[in-house]
Amino acid sequence: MRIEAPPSMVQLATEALMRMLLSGKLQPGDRVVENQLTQELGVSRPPLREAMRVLEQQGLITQLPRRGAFVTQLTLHDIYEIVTLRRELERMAVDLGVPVREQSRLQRCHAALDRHGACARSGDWLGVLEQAVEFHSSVIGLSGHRRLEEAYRSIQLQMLLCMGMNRQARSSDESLVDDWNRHRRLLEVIESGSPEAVHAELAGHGDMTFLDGIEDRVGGHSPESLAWLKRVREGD
Amino acid sequence: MRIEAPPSMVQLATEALMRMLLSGKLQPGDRVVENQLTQELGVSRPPLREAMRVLEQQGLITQLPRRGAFVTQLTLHDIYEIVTLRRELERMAVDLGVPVREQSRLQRCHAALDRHGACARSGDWLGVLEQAVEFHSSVIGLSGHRRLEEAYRSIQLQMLLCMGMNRQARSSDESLVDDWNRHRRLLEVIESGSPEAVHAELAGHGDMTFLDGIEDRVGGHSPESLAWLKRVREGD
DNA sequence: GGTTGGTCTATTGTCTACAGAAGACAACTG
DNA sequence: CAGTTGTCTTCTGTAGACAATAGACCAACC
Repeated sequence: MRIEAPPSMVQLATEALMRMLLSGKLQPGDRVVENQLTQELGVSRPPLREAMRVLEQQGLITQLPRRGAFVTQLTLHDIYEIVTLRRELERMAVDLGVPVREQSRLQRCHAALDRHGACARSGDWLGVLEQAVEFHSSVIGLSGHRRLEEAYRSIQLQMLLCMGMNRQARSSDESLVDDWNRHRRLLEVIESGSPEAVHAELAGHGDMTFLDGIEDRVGGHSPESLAWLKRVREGD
Repeated sequence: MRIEAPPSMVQLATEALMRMLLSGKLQPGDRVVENQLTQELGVSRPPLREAMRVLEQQGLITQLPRRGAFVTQLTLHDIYEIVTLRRELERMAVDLGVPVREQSRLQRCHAALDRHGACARSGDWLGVLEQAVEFHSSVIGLSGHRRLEEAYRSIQLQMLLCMGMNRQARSSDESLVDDWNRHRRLLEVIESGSPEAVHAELAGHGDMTFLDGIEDRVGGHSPESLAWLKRVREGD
């Protein structure tokens, strides 16, 4: 039996920061001061800085040299990039992963789905978010393509960062369970083995209501993003 | 006039490490000892560790907790992932970016191509590699999709890490110039404005000869990767 | 002779401390 | 009163030092 190494402070700090971002304790645009966090997390600055580098690479934090770190604030163009890239990665994953070959990968989906359901029923809002990320990652992971999965996970976290505050306000316990039901249905379609059916299910899966009036809430309107937004709305 | 901030040690260390990886001074599987590098680079450990975190996120370095860092050693499955994902990202970028709208983005391509040519003619092998990365990135950047470009760049570096030693041995000055000519042709096709033509040019663009006998040089044969390798070879 | 136990060294993980820059605020000058 | 300049504080960037662990090597025992 292999005993597991105690998690490093870098890892703990990364996870703690991630939770602060997903929970909305740190909001887009907020300044992140190192000394404040060292006190809050009980970690010294070097490991904290390493953790912040990781989150910077993931696009969740933006660092300005000599001027500090900020929670990334997405523009409309960023959202356009995220949504379009996510769709392509999903498409690729489904084509590679459906029908499912390895049963063990499916087990991972079911495990995440179960935990998701448990969190939803107990009203654990942050847990639902984390398990939803894990569920979607595991679905992408059906492709057996680790890089695809990691790219997807990164994109997904960026999107959640943007949706954070809205969701927190909007989500009631029922809608949490609704999310779970949608995910259950998706997994059933996947197990049916038809890539086309999964594509169809996914097309209606993404919650696009957060795009309502988005151009008034965020800046950075590029020609591409405005054209895309128009297309998305007409397509609906 | 805005004076630019002096580059941080983290940035310098990241770039230096990247060069050591691309030039083959650090080879896949090599152990990376922090104290050795601090002496070599003249940097203290904290910034070096941050740089290594960045490269770890990029997939170029693998860290084992309490056991040190190693230059990532790719398996056949990794190569399968890289090649397939790169192709999809390229496809997406071409569909978004061709025909070209923003002239400034094309200028970036031309600038990189020019530098690439200069390095090739002067036999600057490492410079050619760096400018080739920049050229391809700028081509993907024609899409105006930063996340797409960054994902592509990361994938590209991982692939170069793997090809490193072969290329260094094989590449003569002529083949450097040949590469440049291929890139020039690609840019001409792009400027012609036909996405289909670009797809066709790209299909024959990737140098797949490094796959010859690859399964004997690397480990990690997954069912997916073996099936893919078979398809690629039959397709040729 | 092989295996198990212990010690020892090299290397990582973490913390504290210091140097330097950026921004805020106040005082001074036109 | 507005603009500018100087100082002061806060924060980041970096260095060096200490603690703790993993692996190697050697010896003793079965």
